[in-house]
Formats: sequence, C-alpha cells, structure tokens
Amino acid sequence: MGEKALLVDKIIEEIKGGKYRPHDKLPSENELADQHKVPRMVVRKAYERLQELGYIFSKQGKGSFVQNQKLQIPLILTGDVSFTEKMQEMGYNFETKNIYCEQIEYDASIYHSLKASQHDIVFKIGRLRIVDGCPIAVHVSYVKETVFQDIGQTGKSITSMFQYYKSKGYAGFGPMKTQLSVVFPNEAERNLLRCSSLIPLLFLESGCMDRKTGTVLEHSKIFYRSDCFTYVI
Amino acid sequence: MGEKALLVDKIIEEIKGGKYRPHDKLPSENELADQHKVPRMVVRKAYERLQELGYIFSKQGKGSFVQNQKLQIPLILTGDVSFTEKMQEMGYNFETKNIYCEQIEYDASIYHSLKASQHDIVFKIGRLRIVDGCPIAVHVSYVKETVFQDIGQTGKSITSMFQYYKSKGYAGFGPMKTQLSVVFPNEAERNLLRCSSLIPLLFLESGCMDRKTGTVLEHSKIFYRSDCFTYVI
DNA sequence: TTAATCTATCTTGTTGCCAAGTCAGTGCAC
DNA sequence: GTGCACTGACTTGGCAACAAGATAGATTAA
Repeated sequence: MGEKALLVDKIIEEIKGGKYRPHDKLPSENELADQHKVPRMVVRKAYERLQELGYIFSKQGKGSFVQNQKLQIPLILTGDVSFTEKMQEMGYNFETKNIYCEQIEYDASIYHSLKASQHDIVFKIGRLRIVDGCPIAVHVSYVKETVFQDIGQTGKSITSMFQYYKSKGYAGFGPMKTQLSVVFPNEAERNLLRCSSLIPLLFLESGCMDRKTGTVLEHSKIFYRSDCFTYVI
Repeated sequence: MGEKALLVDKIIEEIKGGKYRPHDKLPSENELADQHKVPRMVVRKAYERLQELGYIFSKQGKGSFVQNQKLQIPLILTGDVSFTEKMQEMGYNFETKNIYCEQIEYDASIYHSLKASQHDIVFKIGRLRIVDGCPIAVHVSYVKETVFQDIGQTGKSITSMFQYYKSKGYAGFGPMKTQLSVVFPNEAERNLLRCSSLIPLLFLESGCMDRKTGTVLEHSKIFYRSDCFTYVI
C-alpha cells in the first residue's frame, strides 16, 4: 500500500511544481513501472487514484495527461450576506439553478431544528451553485409550510432564499450555530456536482431565524466542493 | 467506474444502518460479485476503497470485516481558548506530544505572515494531539527567534504554546484571519496521524498576535483528521 | 483416546497475458 | 503524386489463472 501512496504523492508534487503542465503527457504505465522497479499494477493504481482526485485523465490507447487545475475561490463563511451577493461582489460569473422543491418525509433531526411538530409539512428546496459553468455547491433549505404557505407553488422557481424571505417581510437574519464536517459525495451529489467519489465535500449545516420575531425560517445544508474553495472564517 | 462507487455507497449505508456491526464478516468477494453480477475485480476495488476510507479491514485467507467506528468529537473552532483547555473542558483523555523543534528554510508565505525579514531565523514547533491514544491532529507553530530567543533550547519541550507565551508575559491573544481548506495527508502526516491517504484533513492556517503590543507571535498550521471531528463555528 | 499431519476448500492477494484503442509508417492500387 | 488499406508498435483496460494464507475435517500413528 505504501508504494502506491508514495508514487501518488510524488506525481502530485511534480504536477504542482510545474514539471508537467496541463495536457502534458505523463510517462506510460510501463515506463514508470520500469523506472521505479515496481509492478505495472502499482503505477496503474496510482494513476487511477490521480484520476479520481482530478489531477489527470487517461485515454485508452493514447496515454495519461494532466488536467486543468480547478479554480480556487476564496469564500467567506461567516457574515450574513447571501451566497449570491458574496459571489457577485467578487466578480465571478455566477449562477444559481433551482433543482427541486419537494415535501420530505419526517426526519427527527430536521424537524427538531425547525421546531416543527411531527404533523407539520416540511418542504426542501434545492439549488445548484454554478461558477463559470462549473457546479461548485449544492444548497438545500428546509422550511415549514405553516410559515411559508405558498412554498409548494413558488418553491420551484426560487433561486435566492434570502430574497424570498425579504419578500415575505423578514428583514434581519440571525444564524443559529453552524456545524461543519467533511463528507464524501453520494450518488446524487456526484451527479449534480459532476465530481468523482473522491472529492471531499465541505458540509455546513445550520439554522436561520428572523432576528426580530425569533421565528425559525429554515434549516439549511450546504455541500461545497472542497477542491474549488479556500475558506476564510 | 460507476458500478464500484455505487457498491461502495451501498455497503457504507449498510454499515451505518447497522446491518453489519463491528467485526462482523462481510460477504466474500466472489459471493458479492455473483449476487450483483459484476466481475470480482469490481467488488475487490470497492473493498479496497472501503479499507482506505477506514470502514473495513481485510485479511488474506479469512475475509473482510467491519472496523470499529471512530469517535466523533465536537470541536469549537472559534474562540481564544487553547486546544488543551478545549479538550480538558470536555473531559476527553487528552495528551499532547512535542514532535520537533527545528529551524526552517526561508519560506515567503510564512515569513510574510510573521513580518520577518529574509535574514530572520524562524523555528517551527510541531505537536501531536492525541485523544484516547489516537492521534487526531498535528499542530505546527512558526515563531521568530528575535521574539523568543530561547526557543532553540526550550522548544523541544513545549506542549502548549499558549502557556509558553503567557510565561513570556503575553496575556491576551488576537487571532488574525483564519484560512480553512481540505487536504489529503502527505507521507509525514499519514505516519503521525496513522491514517491512510484517503482520510481528508481539515487544514487551518492562521496568525496570532499579542493584543496589547501588536507583536506577531506565531503563524500556525493545524491539520485535523476530518473523520474524528464535527466542528462548530 | 489423543495428538499430529494431511487434504480439500474456502478466503484475499498478485501477476501476467491478451483485448481494445490510437497512431505513425509502409506499401500498393490508381 | 494521392488516397486507401494494412501492419506493427505503442498505449490503457480487463480478466482469468495462479499464489498464498486460513480453517475445518478426515486420516493416521502412537
């Protein structure tokens, strides 16, 4: 196991160090195997890993080539401005797509966070954040129908929950405690974010309440591709 | 590629869902392959992935078995208390080991953060954070010799930089802006944290200054095993 | 009976061979 | 000369056969 990991480390160093540039061809599997005196299988597995990490791509019959590196977006996690505003401020070609608005089954954790009773109806509104055509985050908001009675009809067209809340007369938002963890994407997230199963996602989970009335507005889950961001907190 | 990922997802779900308990034996590679009508190679790769993610372990001749799951420690990222205090407050069996204190080569980014000139001597002090015998974080602090002149002698025995700073008469600490990102461990980090190359690390980088004098005390890098923590910010 | 050894069969781990895709060069028909 | 088909050498991709470790049961010897 160690040999593969070391080889992966080495090649990543070489790519980052500029020895290979995007679309350069890497040594063939046999070449590298001979050089390092390891079985081709070791090199092969290393290349497969590098593919899943997004550093290279391989084409049967042609060879293995280094990928364009992903853009690195600095992102401010704290602060009360909306995601849309954050991105537009920084001048990125940014867009949001609404991907679904559905009623959910009962979920203890979410219902508790929303202070909802077991008989409350709760909708989830999913949006996909896209920068330069590249999907970089999935944002899911959970809201009670008793608080937003038109959510079933209008939910499918919302791209900014903050604007929606403002349109309902809520002005100042207070975040509740935010939990942060690192997860790997499930199938749905892989498809939405068009990434392999080895791209870690930064997973933020928090509530949001109206500052004046204390009404719990939403419970939200955000999945950021960790290879696209550096975060500032 | 998709088949393997789906299989990995499925087995993780089953483990988390309690279908298999720690030390239970999983179906043999051939069994699973026949059940799902895929080549054994697919199951094999899935099992290898699950090993590297820390869910299972395999023994030649015996089979594959599910691992004990890691402890999940809630960790407060913000706030000015030291790591040591944070952990002791929460009642964990916590210990810190000093792993090195060495002078470093010139590094533009670190020197700039420390407001050091190119001729300044800078030391790095590394500590390993251990909970219940399990290494869970590497903490590296960079300091100027001009600020802490005995660091070369005493550095190897420091386990709490905060206490060291207090002993030098610095009382109130102000954090500078903190950058957060997700990285995979290099060889040194894999050895220290005893983890595979697929355990993502939460990487925090920040400066720290004395609140009264404005002196830059340190530049610090912390690598947390992301599978051991949930973070609260 | 008891203990040791062999054997059959299961497990995971490894390797080497061949399939399949790509491309450049060669040679032939026109 | 031009175009086309073929060939050979290279690439990555996939798989089947084999190696090696473990275990339970049968066999054998004392």
